Amino acid sequence: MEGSLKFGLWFVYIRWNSECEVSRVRFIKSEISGPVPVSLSRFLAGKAMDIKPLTSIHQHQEGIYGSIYREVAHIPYGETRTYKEIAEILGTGPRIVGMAMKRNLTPIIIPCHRVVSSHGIGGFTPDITIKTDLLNLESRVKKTLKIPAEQSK
DNA sequence: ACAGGAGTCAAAG
DNA sequence: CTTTGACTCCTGT
Repeated sequence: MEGSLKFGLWFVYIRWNSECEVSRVRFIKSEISGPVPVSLSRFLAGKAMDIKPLTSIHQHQEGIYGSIYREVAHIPYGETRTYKEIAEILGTGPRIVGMAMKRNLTPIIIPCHRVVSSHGIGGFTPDITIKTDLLNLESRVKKTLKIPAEQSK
């Protein structure tokens, strides 16, 4: 199944199967009509902090890339990690992490927007504004949608 | 075998 | 502040 959904100046295209496994997510300029998983539309509308039960094909991928995608998938909503941090956990180099993000076929499902550079935001394809928009959305939602007794750390 | 990347850090201009 | 170079580890040719 496939379809798209408006998000800011872009449309988010998604293709997935009956197992809720996502094989492609892409940011495009014009709409492609078709259904979109409810959890994705709720996520992008700021009404949910996860995209369960959706999973990405990348999560069962083997090799260093698969490890990177699994690690990135565990970054909590509203938080960020640097390329370096991910690299150190897995005993590889930061540039490999960047490369894995660039070749991520399922952004959002694998939250590559939560991986930033040590100095600043880092990169994003096709447009850096998508990354900033997603991060802004998450920090805003995290505050409003999750007020209860959480604190400490 | 070799070039290069959604990075990082230190040193120099 | 910006630029440059060395370093790193993996991928595509």
